[in-house]
Amino acid sequence: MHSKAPEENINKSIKKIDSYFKSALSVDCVIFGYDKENEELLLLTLKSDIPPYKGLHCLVGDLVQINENIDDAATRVLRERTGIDNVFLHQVRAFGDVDRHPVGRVVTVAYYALVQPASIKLNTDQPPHPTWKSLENLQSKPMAFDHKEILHESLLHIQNHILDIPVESMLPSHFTLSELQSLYEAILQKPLDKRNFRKKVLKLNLIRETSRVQKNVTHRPAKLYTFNREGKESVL
Amino acid sequence: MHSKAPEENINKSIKKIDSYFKSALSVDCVIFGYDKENEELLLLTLKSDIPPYKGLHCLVGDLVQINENIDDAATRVLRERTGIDNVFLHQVRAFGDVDRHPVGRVVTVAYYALVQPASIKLNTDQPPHPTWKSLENLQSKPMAFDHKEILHESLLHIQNHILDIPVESMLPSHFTLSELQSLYEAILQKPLDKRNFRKKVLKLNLIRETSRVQKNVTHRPAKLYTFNREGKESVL
DNA sequence: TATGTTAGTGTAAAAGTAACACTAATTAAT
DNA sequence: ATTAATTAGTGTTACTTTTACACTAACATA
Repeated sequence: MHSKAPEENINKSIKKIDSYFKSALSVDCVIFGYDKENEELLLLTLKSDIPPYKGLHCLVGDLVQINENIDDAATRVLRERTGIDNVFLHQVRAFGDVDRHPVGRVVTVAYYALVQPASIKLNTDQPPHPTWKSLENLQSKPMAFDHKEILHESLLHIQNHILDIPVESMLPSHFTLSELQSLYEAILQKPLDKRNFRKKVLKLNLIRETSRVQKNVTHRPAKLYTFNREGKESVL
Repeated sequence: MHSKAPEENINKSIKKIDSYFKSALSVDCVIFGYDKENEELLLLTLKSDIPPYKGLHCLVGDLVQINENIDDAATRVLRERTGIDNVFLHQVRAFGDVDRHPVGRVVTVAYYALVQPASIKLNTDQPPHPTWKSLENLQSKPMAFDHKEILHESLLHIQNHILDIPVESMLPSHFTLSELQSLYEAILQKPLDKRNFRKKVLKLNLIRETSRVQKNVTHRPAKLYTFNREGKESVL
């Protein structure tokens, strides 16, 4: 009788605690790339190996470690799973539906980043084999977990904050105004007026003309511009 | 001897589990109220009982349960700890610094809600004794955990989304334009031009004139307005 | 030198924002 | 009944921002 009371307590604790064990926290990275040639957005994807989603595309994600800030976790997970380093990840929000992950309770925090696929060396040769996919193509296909919702919300987020996000990280240091316009059009998924666009970005002091011009083009060469780091301190 | 082995096991389990227990997910609710009399925002606070923050003000928060959607958790925690029900909670974002909670690793997801303190019955008589505090007063004092940062980010969020948030839930169903203006001024923490404000809200179709007028005032009575539910579908 | 291709530019109308001061309606006090 | 106090309610003008729109310029190639 004496000993039973503490034991029961302990069992209760273990049960309670065990249930916490099944609850985990992850991060998922929505990595947008810009394909200059095809003037379209790309998304960095993995292939899920978790039933029932095996074989479907998924975002770059993994569990957060106990002694790791969630922002740092996103950076680490992205590096470990893809080889990408030195990109700025920005939080979108947490996604916490009970059944969002088939293995157990996993709440995830979504992050987005904007990068230049051409300047990034992916670890494509080793698992989990990250690959770039056309965003448009992806949108018509299913994805693992709730990753389609996360993708959709992230895209809405960057569209809504278009003037505050670091689009410069999707372009080389020097670019033409037409290239910049095409990038904005790819993000916003709508055409922009050429003259109005040029007036706007110059007025906003986002960019600055350089003395360089386009080379090896079969038409009038465009002036090259570069971003004014000063012009945009805050990323959101 | 016989009894010792299980005990050791149990201790071990507890220790292991204990470390998992130290990784937990919580929700914190930033409940903004509007005090019409003093034309200022209030914040619903509890008193922390966790060292080293014992006695400091904190947000309404608690752990998320294993089988509970995080949005639902916010609703439940708010109800259990304050008695408030039927308010719309909107996620701000996750806060996940390693040392944000002294007891262990607790990542939290912040939510905000906008309410009318006058129309809400708080469980002030029983722990944790929720109380309304002047936001302005609070801002000059320390708060428990990282709750000041959470509060600050939440306030910025509603300021930045002023046209998309359900401000109607901070006012009675019928109100004067001056009352509405004072509310906006309290949220934005800056004065607004009376004529421009009136033109704007009417143009946006947020509100609609009713046939009722103010009663028992010692000056020219104002017309009463009401929100157009139709006019504002999306919250954010 | 003609053709194809993209770069680069200005203006006018419309909509939105910002600044600003007086009259109207009521109650309370005399 | 008059006056004072208080808040409600209203319009215009200047300025800024947004939108719509079409032609010339510069280069490479055939």
